[in-house]
Amino acid sequence: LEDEEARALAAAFGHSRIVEARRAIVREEDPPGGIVFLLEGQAVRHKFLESGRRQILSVMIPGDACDLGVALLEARDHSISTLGECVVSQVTDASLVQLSARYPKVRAALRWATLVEESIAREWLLNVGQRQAPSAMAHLFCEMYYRLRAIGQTQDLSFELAMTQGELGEAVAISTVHVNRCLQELRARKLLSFADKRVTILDLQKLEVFGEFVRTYLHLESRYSAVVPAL
Amino acid sequence: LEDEEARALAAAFGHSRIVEARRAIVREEDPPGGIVFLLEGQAVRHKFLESGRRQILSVMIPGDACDLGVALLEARDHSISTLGECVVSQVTDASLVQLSARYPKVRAALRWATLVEESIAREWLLNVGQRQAPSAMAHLFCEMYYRLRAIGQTQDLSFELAMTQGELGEAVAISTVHVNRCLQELRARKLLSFADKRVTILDLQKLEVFGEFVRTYLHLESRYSAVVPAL
DNA sequence: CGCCGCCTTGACCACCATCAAGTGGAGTGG
DNA sequence: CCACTCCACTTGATGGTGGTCAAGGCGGCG
Repeated sequence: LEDEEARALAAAFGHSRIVEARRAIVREEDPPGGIVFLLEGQAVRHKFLESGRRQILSVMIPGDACDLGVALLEARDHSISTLGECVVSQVTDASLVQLSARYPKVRAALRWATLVEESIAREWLLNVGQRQAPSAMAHLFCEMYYRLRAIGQTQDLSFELAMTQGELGEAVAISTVHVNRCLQELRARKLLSFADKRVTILDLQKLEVFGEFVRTYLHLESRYSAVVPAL
Repeated sequence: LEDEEARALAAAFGHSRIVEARRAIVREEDPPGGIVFLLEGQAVRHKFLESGRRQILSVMIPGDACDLGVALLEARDHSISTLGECVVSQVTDASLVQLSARYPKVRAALRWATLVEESIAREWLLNVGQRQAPSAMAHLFCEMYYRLRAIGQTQDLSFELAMTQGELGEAVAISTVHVNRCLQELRARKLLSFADKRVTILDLQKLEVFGEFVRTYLHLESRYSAVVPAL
């Protein structure tokens, strides 16, 4: 995006508000309308089952948009909740439509963001369906590492991940107890350690191999990748 | 879409070609470029694991587009293969860009289609991660029933589904052997039967309850839903 | 006929869920 | 300052869902 476009987009943001930890940002039942951007903190998309269990569909980090497209779909199909405390900002549908009409590149960037989300969702399906629990967790950690690094939120091979072991389990579809055992295995293999909501990768290359992680699906090398996180 | 737009879109299709059963339409390694529409037959998106196992990400039916957005992403992250014999038609990126610029509604419709795909992908994650195998299969059958019904490819409560039991297993992430047992259970519960690539639903309501199926995620009631299948 | 792919069935076993109990730190109130 | 609670994490025991292996049946096709 050129300067002008970036400014126009920034101007479209309403005032930002703070959402406390572990609270809903948008609920499935909420009426569509208005798009929320996550400016600071971490959040998750999730869906509930009748049994009360839930599946975390993706982890959102600063720069991610909550609802690209709900306006078009006319109904939500999932909820979004914060992990830690977050700062979010709302953009009205109307101003987004205006922006898109005026700046095709803004539209392209938003579209690009949706497509990357979709790509990540597909990879999660592999993770949940095909990989063994320890590998799936390794894969998740790799993903978070690269995404957070892209927005400058890593320190060397370490980064903050505001999830409990229970939430990790909801992301890879295993029980809390098993998450704990998998973490111990990863630690024992000297791949990574996780404590106090902080991940420290001990051997990135081995971790990637173990999790069968190939980063192309994140599309970090695309020409748009530098754009959206800058939001 | 108005008549004019529909005609313009139809005109953009190159000549259609026939692809035999169980062949790749686009491979992950293929260079991006050109969008393929599925006109007849059924196909699947899928991704391979190093072990050779694969996960089916979604089932494609007539009217679905293969690659909305690869042009933007600049790299594919999955492959698409036919199930039975298919008829596909190619649209060049260039003519799609032209069309989108000229007819905003076409662009909106394509965007809508991507969003629905994403919604379906999210629901599959629930299916694979949280539901027991028999319920997950029930859910998949419900989804296919409603999607096929929307394009007029059902006969009462029965429809063709060109998948083997092995492929069903790759879709819900269970083994072929277990698929077989689940099908027997569904049959024993008098919910549905599947033979010769044909699904016959015996009790739709009970099947939906059993699979915890709620059809909102398919967004069939959206004002765009009548448009895209008409492609 | 014989091969091959798909379905079917049985036996066995592993991954992971569930249950249960216990640890330890953070926050609260007496 | 010390109970007390609460929550996340930890660990052990047990069992079930579903994987793997192996063999056999059945239909289609060269």
